Amino acid sequence: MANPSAECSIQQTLDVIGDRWMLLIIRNLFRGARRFGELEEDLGIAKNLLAARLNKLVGAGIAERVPYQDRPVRHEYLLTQKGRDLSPSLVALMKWGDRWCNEGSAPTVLVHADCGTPLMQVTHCPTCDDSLDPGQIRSRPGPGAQEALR
Amino acid sequence: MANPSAECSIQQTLDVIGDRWMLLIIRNLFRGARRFGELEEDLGIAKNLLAARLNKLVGAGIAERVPYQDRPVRHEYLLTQKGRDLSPSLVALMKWGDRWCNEGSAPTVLVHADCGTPLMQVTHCPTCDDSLDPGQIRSRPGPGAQEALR
DNA sequence: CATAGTCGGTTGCAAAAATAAACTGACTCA
DNA sequence: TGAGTCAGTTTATTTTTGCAACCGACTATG
Repeated sequence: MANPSAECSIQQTLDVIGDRWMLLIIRNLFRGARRFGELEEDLGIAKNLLAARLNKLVGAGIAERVPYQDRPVRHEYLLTQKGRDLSPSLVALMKWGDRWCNEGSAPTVLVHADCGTPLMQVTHCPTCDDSLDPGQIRSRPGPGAQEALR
Repeated sequence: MANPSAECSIQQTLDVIGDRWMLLIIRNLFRGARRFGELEEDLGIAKNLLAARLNKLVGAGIAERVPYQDRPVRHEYLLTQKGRDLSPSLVALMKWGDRWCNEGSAPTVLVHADCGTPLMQVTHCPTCDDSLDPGQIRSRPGPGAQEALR
């Protein structure tokens, strides 16, 4: 094994989406962007990088390439379930930015589609039926662990 | 403004901790690593990069450098509140990796320090008092927005 | 006392990645 | 016919990374 932390899911996640552009592209896909030019313009990313990243996203099964016209064939990019499942990560990163980069004033807020209420994200203990702060969280090796990770 | 998404908290967050190493370093600080050599060995990161990243973390107020000996002065690195507040982001990324990179078998699980129960992370609507999935989440400009971000 | 080892870096260099800009190919529209 | 659009690809330049060697202050060993 290359390094002692390779078994960690955080590491594996970052191997896939942990570069400078991936999460921003995914964020824009969440916001409804679908086309190459749309992503390019909004993100200000170089075309070659965007092409490479989109290929990686499709290869990883996070987005899918769907044709939206022929002559010439043009595709749009849609998040798969795997991609949509990154929502909590983006929400968490956004919340952190709201609090620590914008003094609590959120440039964008996430709301419940049904009722419009701004949402909260919480770590929850099903046994105690309570929400926790970081000091109450411990990590320990799970069923897939090869070695103690503390 | 350089690019249209600059106002977004996700962007600002990634500007600070969005490179290949930052979140891994922070993860190890969460796990109790404190010293330069400890981080270096566990992560397999080059010394110069680790030094640069730790300086950036300290500069950003995410970690603090605390002397643990004199002759010669040596420091250890501890997460600040700002750093500890990245916990939900790391949890969310870890959960995603558990599900999509390890077929649901978690190499590391997070448990409630008090009762040992594995934890859940949920997006919660305070009005409806219910947890939501991504399809029920919409983003809209908040109080700090300069422009419509959809 | 000399020598080796540890710890936490810094420096220099080659390789890899990001960026910017020009170019391509298949089409549409005037 | 000619310009424009869209989705890339290619090429050249700049920046970042990764690796290895070195450094300075000390400690431990013979």
